[in-house]
Amino acid sequence: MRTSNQRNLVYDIVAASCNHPTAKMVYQAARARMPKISLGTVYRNLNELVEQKKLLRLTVQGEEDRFDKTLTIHAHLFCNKCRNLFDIGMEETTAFTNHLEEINDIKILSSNIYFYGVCSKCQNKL
Amino acid sequence: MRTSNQRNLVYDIVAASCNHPTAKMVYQAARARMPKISLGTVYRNLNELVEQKKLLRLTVQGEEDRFDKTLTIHAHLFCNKCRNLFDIGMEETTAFTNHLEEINDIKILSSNIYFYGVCSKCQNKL
DNA sequence: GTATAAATAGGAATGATTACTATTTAAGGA
DNA sequence: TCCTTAAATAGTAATCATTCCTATTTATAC
Repeated sequence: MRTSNQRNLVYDIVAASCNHPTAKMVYQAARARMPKISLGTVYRNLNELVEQKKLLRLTVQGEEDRFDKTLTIHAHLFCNKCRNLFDIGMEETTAFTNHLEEINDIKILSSNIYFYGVCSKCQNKL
Repeated sequence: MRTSNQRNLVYDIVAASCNHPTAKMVYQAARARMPKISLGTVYRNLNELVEQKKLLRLTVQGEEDRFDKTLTIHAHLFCNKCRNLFDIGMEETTAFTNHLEEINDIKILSSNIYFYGVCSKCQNKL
């Protein structure tokens, strides 16, 4: 695996992002700094970074996939009102996972956990 | 909403299935009993049944969507070896969800919880 | 510097799902 | 039982995220 400016840029954009960008959001941010980068290159590099376990890929129902710099096991909340995706359960999810592994005699390698609902901010606006 | 033989058939196939069929698997099973049914009709009826909360739609990363007759909150294990999708955490997931709601001050309306790993059967084959 | 294999840009292809439309059908009266 | 009519269907076309393809460019080791 050689280094490339495009791959570094793609990684930096996801790592610097405080939300969970889609491939297209990464592409748009990347073009601001490297106008000739192609969407295929963004997809390829996102996939390679996921394969190298430097990013996580999130699959949200009915939405484009998103990418996450946080590698530890955790859950997500997709807010129906503001349509943002939040990290939640940073500590609790590991315990939940370990418990499920034990009682079901299974091996869990990765997870994709998301909840639909209303985030704290939107809930308190009402 | 009128009744239709096609919709009843689609529901019966998912309800009778012990795994979590994809739309295409439902289509194939349906054609065995109603050869002229179309794939679009299967998709439309699956979506209507989900909207009526008679089925759940499952989105597994990199796979076609699947459909689930079990409506209570629970989690899933996608086995990397046999590629089957199993229900797990039938009791534990509700407690986990309630706990997350409390500590994060959020409202959870529905969930999609997937683990990727190795099921009990495949693990014990080694 | 040169060689060469990896990476890229740009566009074509894929495949699950949805949209469209002419035809069929369920269901409530007359 | 026969109409009426709006919902549902079959079959096909369209959509759209993502991947694939290929000629060209580029990083890196010698």
